[in-house]
Amino acid sequence: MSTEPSTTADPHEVLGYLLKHATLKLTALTDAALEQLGIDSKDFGALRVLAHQEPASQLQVAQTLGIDRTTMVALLDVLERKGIVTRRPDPTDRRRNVVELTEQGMQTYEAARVAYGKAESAFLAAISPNATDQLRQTLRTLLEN
Amino acid sequence: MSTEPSTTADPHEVLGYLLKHATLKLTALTDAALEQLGIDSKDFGALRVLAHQEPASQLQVAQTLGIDRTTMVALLDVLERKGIVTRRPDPTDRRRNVVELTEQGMQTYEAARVAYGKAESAFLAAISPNATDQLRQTLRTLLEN
DNA sequence: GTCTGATCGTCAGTAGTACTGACGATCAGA
DNA sequence: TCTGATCGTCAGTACTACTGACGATCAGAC
Repeated sequence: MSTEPSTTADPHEVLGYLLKHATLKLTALTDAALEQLGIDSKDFGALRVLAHQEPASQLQVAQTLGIDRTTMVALLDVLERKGIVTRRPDPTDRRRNVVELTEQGMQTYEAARVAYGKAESAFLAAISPNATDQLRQTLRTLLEN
Repeated sequence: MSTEPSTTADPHEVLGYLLKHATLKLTALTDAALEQLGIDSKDFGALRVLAHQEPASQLQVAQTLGIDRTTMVALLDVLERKGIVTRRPDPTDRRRNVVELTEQGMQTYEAARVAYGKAESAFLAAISPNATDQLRQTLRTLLEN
């Protein structure tokens, strides 16, 4: 029985199922919470990066988020059209765009931070703060390899 | 500071990021492990259900997996074309299709079970068996709500 | 200074995923 | 027998995120 972990009949025991559906559920909750601000959880990820490590190039933000740089283009297009971020050429390297939050963008981020926090707390309500920390730590370890 | 959980600068602390990328990593590992068998982790999920609760209708399988019944059609089309499953009308309710593993399908499932188990073990190698159980339990609780 | 290869942002095209809405066939209850 | 609901199917759609190619720009070798 060298394959114990995957022999159970209940698909809800399979790690892949659990991880995928936990992701879907959390995303649905946070998207709903952020909707009134005109952004979703994906946008919020970018705002978070920009709020804490600006000025950053598009590529830096994309790499931090783990998405492709071509995907970043469309994401920023939307945020720029909404007046949340600005793009301007980096004077020290004109291949790059410096991406920054606007004044309105910072206000949106602050409101989004509260909304996101509430949604995440609601998602985690069923488990203890201790289990939450443990979950974060475990996932971080699994990703570091 | 009622929003503590989401105020950290590092996006890798955000639960959404951690869950999403853990899912992606595990899926990549298991897809690679199953590739030689001609199936992916999504197919394996269906096989697992069929192996343990047949005979089942397409809808039952879809609901167990948490996917739409229209998505199930295409998934089974592929598996049927590969000779892994068969569909036939349920004699007791001819709206339904009874879906079963073929002999070859059972052999594929057994091989897939081993391959999947190895990939999942590799994914979990960095954490203790105890932490693995804890992770499963936590995710299950979060999904039950 | 000039060349060469690499980098960045952009865009068109593409592939994968999973949905909505509609349909015919079938079932169950009034 | 009728009526509303269910199941599988299919076309169409929306979304996501990729690959590949392009021009502009940079950095290092010479």
